[in-house]
Amino acid sequence: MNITEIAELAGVSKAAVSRYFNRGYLSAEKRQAIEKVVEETGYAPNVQAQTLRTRKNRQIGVVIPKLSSESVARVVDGISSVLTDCGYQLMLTNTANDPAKEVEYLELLRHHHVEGVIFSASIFTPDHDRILQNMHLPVVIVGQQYSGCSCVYHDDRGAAAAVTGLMLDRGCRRPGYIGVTQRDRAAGYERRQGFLAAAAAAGVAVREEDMAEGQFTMESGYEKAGELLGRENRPDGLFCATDNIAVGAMQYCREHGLRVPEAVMIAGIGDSPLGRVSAVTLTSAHLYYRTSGEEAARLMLSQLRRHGPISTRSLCLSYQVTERDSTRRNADFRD
Amino acid sequence: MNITEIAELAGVSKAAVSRYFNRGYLSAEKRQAIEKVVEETGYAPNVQAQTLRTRKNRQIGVVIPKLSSESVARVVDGISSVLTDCGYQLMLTNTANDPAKEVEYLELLRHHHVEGVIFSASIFTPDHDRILQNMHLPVVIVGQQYSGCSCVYHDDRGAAAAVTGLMLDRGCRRPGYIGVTQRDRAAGYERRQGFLAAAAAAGVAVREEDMAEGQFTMESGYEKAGELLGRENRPDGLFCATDNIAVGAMQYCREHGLRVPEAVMIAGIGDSPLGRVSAVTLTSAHLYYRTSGEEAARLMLSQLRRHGPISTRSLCLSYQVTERDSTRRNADFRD
DNA sequence: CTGAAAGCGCTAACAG
DNA sequence: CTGTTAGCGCTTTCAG
Repeated sequence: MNITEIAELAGVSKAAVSRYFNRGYLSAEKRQAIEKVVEETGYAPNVQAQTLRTRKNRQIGVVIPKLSSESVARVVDGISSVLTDCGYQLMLTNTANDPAKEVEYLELLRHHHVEGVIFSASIFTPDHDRILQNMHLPVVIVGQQYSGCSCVYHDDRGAAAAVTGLMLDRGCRRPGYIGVTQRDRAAGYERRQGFLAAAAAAGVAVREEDMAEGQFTMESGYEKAGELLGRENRPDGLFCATDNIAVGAMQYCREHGLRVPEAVMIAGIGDSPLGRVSAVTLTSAHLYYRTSGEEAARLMLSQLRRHGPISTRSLCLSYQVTERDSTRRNADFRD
Repeated sequence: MNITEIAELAGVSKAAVSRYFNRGYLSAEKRQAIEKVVEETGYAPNVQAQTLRTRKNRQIGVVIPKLSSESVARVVDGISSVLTDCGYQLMLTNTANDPAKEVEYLELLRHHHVEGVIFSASIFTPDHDRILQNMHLPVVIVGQQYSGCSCVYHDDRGAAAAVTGLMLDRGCRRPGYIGVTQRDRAAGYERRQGFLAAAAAAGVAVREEDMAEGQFTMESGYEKAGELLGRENRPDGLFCATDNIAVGAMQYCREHGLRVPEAVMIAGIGDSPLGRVSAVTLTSAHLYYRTSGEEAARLMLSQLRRHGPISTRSLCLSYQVTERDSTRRNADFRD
């Protein structure tokens, strides 16, 4: 079933049928005749042929590090809700945390002639810079700040500082830190800086030995908590760069008889459901992941609609601290 | 940059370049000449044009009800890992739990000439039957059993019966049930049947008033637990169709002074991380979601490779019960 | 307002 | 083994 057959059935030319689908000039009669045939046959234009001609395919490429992550899933959910409402489809590529694949998929999406790419980034390498310069199509980075592309990111430093500040207010004297690689600018570097800034602001000197870096997992949180807390002389609070890490650290405390928050306060970032149901509920900062996906999609749409050169715009989303039991120690309220 | 330019640069014909990319006959010299030009220019064939010609686009459509769900995310992760390894891309459509959109997207994917569709289904309507008959391309259903298509599903009834049986063994005398609509054959109907079968097998009569149906959420679990447990005369155990529901029910118990498992046992299905960290850890049956995604992808690949008519094959995955604290009552061990 | 005609970039006979 | 050629289904000038 193609446009020629439809044209014949409706007794018009191919061009008329094309115009019917592309809001071109068309007399009411022809419009009706075509409509009738289209409905009878269930015909819809071949998307590939359209793309070949117009170089627009109503597809947006999405590059993510993994799907089975609370935060990423929320981001993609936000993206997909906005984009599909506007008639775009998502071409999803999953890099499984392999930076080399990120570059590969970016390239691949370009060859697929997607109209734009939304990239949930973690770490930028020179390879990334190179290809991002040469995409020649709208790119929106989500979750990280990156000059040269539009991006939507979170106030990671502010959130980390606020949560750490809360711990300090609640009487934490010696805060420790469990984070991720600082090559991850947002979750690694910025949150660490926020932690340090809050400590400094409170006049607390953080010891090098009270800080650790691991992976984004509960297991890693458990392990690093062991390293930090398994000594005579240990921190009485742990700020963790993610809720997953924090929940892992709580497991360690639970299994080793360290009461939370009395012996060790714990707090995280992300406001994951995990922290809301955990044995001791977790103080955390909510980051607007779903919103970040939606905003990234909107930024993409506005770029798609614009004519002329690609202009970049950036958006920093706020956070919302929620205190729960893991920092509610009954002493030393400063405020 | 197109095949003609490459051909000119390499001093060969378009056909030779095409053969270069499609493993056709080609002399070593020409192959080298082309390789050189391709590397210099970074050329890659236009995917749309290839598709238009071959009617194969190396894209697989994926229809899911939502992404921000532990189980669905795991399924999609499994699908994407297998498919991208074989050079396929995913075109992801998110129906936001709207059955009408499922039909719409199935249709849309057909027009996009994807090579196959993997459909994470929940409820089948006559509309579904109609379009599924007329897809004319390989379809794999994941999560539900459906005759007429290949599918990968779980032993929902067996898992529910096993978990319920465990509760009974641990001394539960009056089991209650919180589930979801039975129109969802797998999570609604089958798990309910499993629950009833286990009760019947143990000679326990389940009262109608001890059974409730809600949504797939913690909130719903909380609410329905209130309805079932907020009476004088109440069940001393709740089997929940999903871990989310179970965790919600646990919240209710915690907030209303009902000790788990002493006053009320609770168990679920899915083995979600939530249940592993919750205040009282949750007994549950692990379902192999990620595996189901992988297997669905493999089934798809085998159909894509086959010539001739589409043959359907089905696969039922097993489960694994894990007992945790929510059913560990210190009394009445029967075994 | 309408139709004819020229491709978009590629593949696959077909004839060497 | 290789080049020529005829489209895949559609959009978009360009003349009417």
